[in-house]
Amino acid sequence: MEPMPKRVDHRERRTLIADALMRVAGEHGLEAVSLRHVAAEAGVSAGMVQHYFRTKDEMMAFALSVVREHNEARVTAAVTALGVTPAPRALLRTMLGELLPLDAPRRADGRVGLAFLAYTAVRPAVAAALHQDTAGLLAFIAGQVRAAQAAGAARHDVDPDRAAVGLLALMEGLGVYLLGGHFPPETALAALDAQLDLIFGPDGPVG
Amino acid sequence: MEPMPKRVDHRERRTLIADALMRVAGEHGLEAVSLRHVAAEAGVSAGMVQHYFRTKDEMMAFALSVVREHNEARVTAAVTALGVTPAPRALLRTMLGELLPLDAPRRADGRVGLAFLAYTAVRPAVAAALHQDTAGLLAFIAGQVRAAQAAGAARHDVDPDRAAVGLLALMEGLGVYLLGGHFPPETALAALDAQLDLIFGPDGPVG
DNA sequence: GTTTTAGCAATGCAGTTGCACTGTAAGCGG
DNA sequence: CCGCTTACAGTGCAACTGCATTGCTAAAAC
Repeated sequence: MEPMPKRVDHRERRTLIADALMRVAGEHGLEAVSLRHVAAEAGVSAGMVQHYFRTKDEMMAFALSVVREHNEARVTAAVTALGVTPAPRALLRTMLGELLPLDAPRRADGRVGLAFLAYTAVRPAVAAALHQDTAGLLAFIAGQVRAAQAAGAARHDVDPDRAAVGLLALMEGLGVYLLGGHFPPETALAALDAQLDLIFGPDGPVG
Repeated sequence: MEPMPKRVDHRERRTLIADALMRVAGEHGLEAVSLRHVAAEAGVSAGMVQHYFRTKDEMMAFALSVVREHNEARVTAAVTALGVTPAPRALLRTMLGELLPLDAPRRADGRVGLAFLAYTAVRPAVAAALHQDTAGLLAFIAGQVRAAQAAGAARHDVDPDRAAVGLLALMEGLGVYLLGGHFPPETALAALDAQLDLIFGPDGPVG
């Protein structure tokens, strides 16, 4: 008795379209995103796009959610690959490094994310989900720092919450500069490692 | 014998228009910036805008340069207010703090800057000036850190160049999160101070 | 078998876009 | 006074925007 999608998988079509949207946004900027443009990129009719997204804002919001899911998937994949109970420093290094736009797909997502940041800066209504992400990340990072401190694997004169804000902001800023091409990936990674050194102490094996 | 601007000051008109553009971009986003929109905001005719900027991209580029000048002016003003040969830590704190979008005018500039960041991420040609700014800032910050180290006022186990990248990226990231409303100004300032603590040692008077 | 309904394409429409073009004042060198 | 250039204002236009609407096919529900 469900609403019963007749033949096609709604979610699949929507992500197909969202992928096209992200390709367009990645190459020509968010302002180049239009129904017809996205449709052409996806190789479908404009009418179909309208069928799956009743309004453009709905499409945008969905695309944003896709980016968030990408990030979440990337992080969990990289983190679980570390095995159980990894050292906090290694965990954070992996996680934050994974969030950096260092290769093509992550640059694409990063571009869209950046464009959406500017987008949501003017449409506060859409920003709620991003706020949640940030808050969650912040809490997680702070928790890791605290754990490291308890294990004697991090400097005790750092405030975990401030350090978390610093780490996350550093990552975001590095991402921005990377996307702008202001400096190369290795510079960003070096800065990230240097920052972890500052928090966890010189980079000996901390575990 | 100059080309002789007949009666009006070209630069003045252009900045007048650019200011209007920034007001529009700050309130409704960069995608809301159109010739007519900007003209209306500036209280002039659309034809006049076209007269002073032959193309929209030219107008955009000029607006970006205005933002950069704002930032430069702010920084030099705040820094010279510190007097001669201020302590590196205080200098950096003032400088980076001044670049953060903490009040209304700086938020406005920050919004435009963020939008332009996404803009230039797709139009690499316009990004050259921004690269220069970043490189200059980086060199300056690294120099300050080095000076502090030489004076024994900073930890010696930090690499000045990496620290400079970290500081600048932190500032940028904090700015992004502030603009997105992800956390309040005092959190950003606390994170900035904590970062300076990490580099210069606990926050006693360092001079 | 008939009636719904989802899936999709196509068209239409009012509004907006950047820009080219034209018109018209007004200052200025000759 | 006369050309020439500058400083605008206004109009026009082709392209494009988001979206509503219509039409048609085919599968699902009855």
